[in-house]
Amino acid sequence: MSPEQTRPRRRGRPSSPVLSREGITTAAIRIVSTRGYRDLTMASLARELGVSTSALYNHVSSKRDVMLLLQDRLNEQIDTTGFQSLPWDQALRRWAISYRDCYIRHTELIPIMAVLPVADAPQTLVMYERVTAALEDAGIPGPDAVDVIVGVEALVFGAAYDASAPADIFDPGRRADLAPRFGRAAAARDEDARAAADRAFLFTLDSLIDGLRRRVATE
Amino acid sequence: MSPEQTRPRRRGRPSSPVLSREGITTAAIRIVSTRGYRDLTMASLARELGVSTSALYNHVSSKRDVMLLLQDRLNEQIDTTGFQSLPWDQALRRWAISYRDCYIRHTELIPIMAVLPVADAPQTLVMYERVTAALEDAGIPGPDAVDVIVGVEALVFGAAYDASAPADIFDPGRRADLAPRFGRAAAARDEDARAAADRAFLFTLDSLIDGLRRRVATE
DNA sequence: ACCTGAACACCGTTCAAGT
DNA sequence: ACCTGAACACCGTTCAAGT
Repeated sequence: MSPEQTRPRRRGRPSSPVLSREGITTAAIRIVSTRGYRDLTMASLARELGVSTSALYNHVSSKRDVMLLLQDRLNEQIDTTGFQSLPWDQALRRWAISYRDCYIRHTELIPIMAVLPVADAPQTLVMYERVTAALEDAGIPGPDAVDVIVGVEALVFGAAYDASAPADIFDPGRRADLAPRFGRAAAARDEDARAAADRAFLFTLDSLIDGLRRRVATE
Repeated sequence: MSPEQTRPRRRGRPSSPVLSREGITTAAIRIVSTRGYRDLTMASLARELGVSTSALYNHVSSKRDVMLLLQDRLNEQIDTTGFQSLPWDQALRRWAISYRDCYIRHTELIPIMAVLPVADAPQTLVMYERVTAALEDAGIPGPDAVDVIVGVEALVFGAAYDASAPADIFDPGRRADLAPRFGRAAAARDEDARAAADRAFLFTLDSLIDGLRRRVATE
């Protein structure tokens, strides 16, 4: 109940700043999880924090900067624990599944994440270090390990989009005449679109890991 | 030199319309290839066509509609010829490479393409039909064939982003202390970032197709 | 039916002015 | 150093008015 405790005060300063990069990130996550990316604007972010929009620019350089903070915070929660206890192929599988789970709810970050220089994202860098170390320890040469990371990431991002697609994405509709066999094949898949997307992802991921295992073993 | 020939005239009409969906699509492609997606606005599109911005809305319902037309026109040029002459695995490889080549120059369309109901894109539907038919003829059950398409597409989209990334994407910069092994492994890769991206993609694609071939054979 | 010009409701970003 | 309020340069989209 003592207001002094809610925010640490520094000597000689009239008051602590209202805003911080951490606070902005937290507010951004709150908006995104409750209202979605469409409602994440610099104005809504400022309103959530009780300041004017221009105040944000004392702490972040742009909206892209906000998205970057958001993304690095998110990457912290991707599961890399498998690399400490499991064989590399099983660890890779667990990592990929967790990675995709995260980005299914944040597809708007994919165009940023996919081309982001890692130097700007410390948590992402930490994640890459863990994966690289585990793959190298398993006998995979470093450059190949990076290729594996790049390849699995590509699949993960694309599959995250697919899982976030509308349920009728493969329904040919009134143009069914253009694709009779595809139409039948798609209709014969899973009843639930999300379940179908999950199955296709796991099928592809397991096939890829199979292929990687063979290449690593025979080289 | 006869102005009547430049545009077919219909009887009883005062004049033919200036705009058409095809013409808008062509103009959009022209802008995108010369100046990039950043310069593709409804205003720039109208200027390119010599009309007012609001005139466009007599032919397209939104900018998203324009992006859709663009994307369907693009998918026409993806190489599916392999499916008529090569074994399914080699054909799939050629298709994936051509698919990625196309979207490397059009990453802005990926978020639309990846979640687009196929009913809105006839050329895309035709492409899917060709792939499905070839895979089914090779003995792969229809639903599995769709899973293969979905999986390869996911890899293609993610890899297209990767190839369009800046050259320094894997340079840890001043945070190299956070990821020493990853930093070394990344530096030991190809000198040219694009060449490295190509190599990683082919490595992953070939591993995936290896894995798919085994699964299809053993099931 | 199709086009124009003006207006609308937003965006992200900047900057002088305050404390 | 950090915040406010006003302004700026855009967006995509709508709509009454013209032919």
